[in-house]
Amino acid sequence: MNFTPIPTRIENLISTAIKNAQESNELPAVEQEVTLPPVKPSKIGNYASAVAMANAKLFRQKPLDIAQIIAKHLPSNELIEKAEVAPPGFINFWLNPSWVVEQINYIIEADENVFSQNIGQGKRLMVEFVSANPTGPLHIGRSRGAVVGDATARLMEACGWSVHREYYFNNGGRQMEMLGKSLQARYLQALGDSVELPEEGYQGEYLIDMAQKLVEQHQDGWRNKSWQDFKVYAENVIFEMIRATLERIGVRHDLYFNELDLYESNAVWETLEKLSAANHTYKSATRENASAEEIERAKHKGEGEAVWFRSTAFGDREDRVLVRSNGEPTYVLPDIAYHINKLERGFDRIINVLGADHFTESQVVKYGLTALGYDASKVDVILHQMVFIIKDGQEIKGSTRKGDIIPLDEVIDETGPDPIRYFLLARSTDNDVTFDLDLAVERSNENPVFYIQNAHVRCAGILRQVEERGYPADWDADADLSLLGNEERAFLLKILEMPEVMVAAHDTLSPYQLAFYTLELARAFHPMYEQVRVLHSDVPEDLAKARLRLYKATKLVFKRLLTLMGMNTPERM
RNA sequence: GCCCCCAUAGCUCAGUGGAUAGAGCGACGGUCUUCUAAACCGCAGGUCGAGGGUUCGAAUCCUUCUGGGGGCGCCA
Repeated sequence: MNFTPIPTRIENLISTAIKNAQESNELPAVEQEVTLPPVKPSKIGNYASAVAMANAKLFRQKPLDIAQIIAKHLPSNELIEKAEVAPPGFINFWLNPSWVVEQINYIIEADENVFSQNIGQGKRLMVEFVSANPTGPLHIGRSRGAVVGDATARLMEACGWSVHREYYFNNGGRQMEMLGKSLQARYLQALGDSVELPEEGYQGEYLIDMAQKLVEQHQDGWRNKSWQDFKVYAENVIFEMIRATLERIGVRHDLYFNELDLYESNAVWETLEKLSAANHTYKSATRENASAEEIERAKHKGEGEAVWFRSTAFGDREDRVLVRSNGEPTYVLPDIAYHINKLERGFDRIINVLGADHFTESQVVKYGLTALGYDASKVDVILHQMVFIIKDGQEIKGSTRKGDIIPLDEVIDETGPDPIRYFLLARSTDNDVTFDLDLAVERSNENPVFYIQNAHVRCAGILRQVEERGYPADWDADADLSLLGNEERAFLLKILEMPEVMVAAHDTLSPYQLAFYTLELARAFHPMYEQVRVLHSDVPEDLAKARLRLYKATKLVFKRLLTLMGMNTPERM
């Protein structure tokens, strides 16, 4: 099955044409590499290339002449019907209609693997995403990472990578200590003791509920338990909450990697030793080149000697603390150890999906890997901006450390999983997302989720009607696809853009492009659907068969897209 | 102060150096005896935040500035 994007096919033809032209001396042989600007959809033909303009200087000829020469030397092929030159030097391509309609058969043959690419060539890719601290229920801000990460994983699989999904379970560190102490306080409060929640403790109601359950189960039997016991308990309960929430939006991980394992295996301290042995660390109360002000502040706070990573040697803005003066590592050290672990597990590539507030952290990890001789370029990071929720016109920002979180579960209760999957994916990760709860449940063409799924439903409706009216399953097998008219072919051309969208989304790690494309496809679909009937007295049987085949292919394509986004594919509304 | 991101139609947003910058919504006007109208058709709408630069060609690349968001902890 060959689903090479059409622009790539045309670029290959152009390359060959240029070589042919050079062999016949109509274009000069050149030392430098010919630049091939991307072939793009065109208003005039189906696709267009600006290759002649891009290489005018190189070939020392007028773009218009170069374009003519290239067009003349295009090798014979089944894809292109004709190529015409337009000023100032564009080459416009018209696709061969019989090639175009024939793709319907390939799509149906490919079924759920339709438009799969083989860019990854089976190489191993880890996508790490969500990785929320198990300190509270998953909230809407974190869910963007879940949606983007999962869609990325699905996209990369469709592009030929062998994908492993991982959740870094951050159960070490000070935040977890705070969680344990917070639950302990809530438990004692539930017993009637006058205990204050620790400063910077977790204020969410879920800990009050959890404490209440502990009292119901054990009465005052936990009064003398340590905060560590409360931590382990809270961690397990909360983790199960997070896992269940993710399941509700169709997100699953292959492995939950425990941060604590990095301590138990000694990986954290080995990483420190390696960094120190390579002379990338130093002990000091303040970082090297600290300002007088900083030194004064450290003195004032009575800071002891910490272990610092000289990350500035690798381009960092300032050195980072690896081990606090109390002997406990900061998050930086286990993070580096974790990424070493990832690379040593043999992954060819690693993608981390993080909130933009983790930008510095992701940089420092890379500096650490570089310092120890690992190939940091194997690690890519998708940083996403924040999620805002609008409910009844009011905008609320989620934050775990304050009380004003919006649990993802509550949003799922309200909208179901699909609007969350779509709206949180369908923006460039560089931009904030505003998730409008009112729009998410709206049943109209303003709501892209319903609009897109309705396209799938309409296809399903046709297939169902065909079955109900007693036509045999292979009724359309011998359909003459050349009967399809302009509207069908125009829509089919839009379908055939999907491979190039997948490749672009893959190359730029931008799964949101799939969401955009799907909406565009739906917008092309519905107008055609109005015009292009299958089971209607005015439609001759031969044409009905051909159209049915197109709708079969269309349904598969929408199903593929919805599945890539982790959305449901309803048969009926 | 330093770092990252953003600024495109009234609104929400696409647009990884190419042709006259695109969609949807909203506004206005139409369409249901046909596979579900949760739909469709028509019409209107622009100083691409501002200035400078690179280029045959810039919304796109470089630079300065303005305005927003985020990050700058011995938290993660």
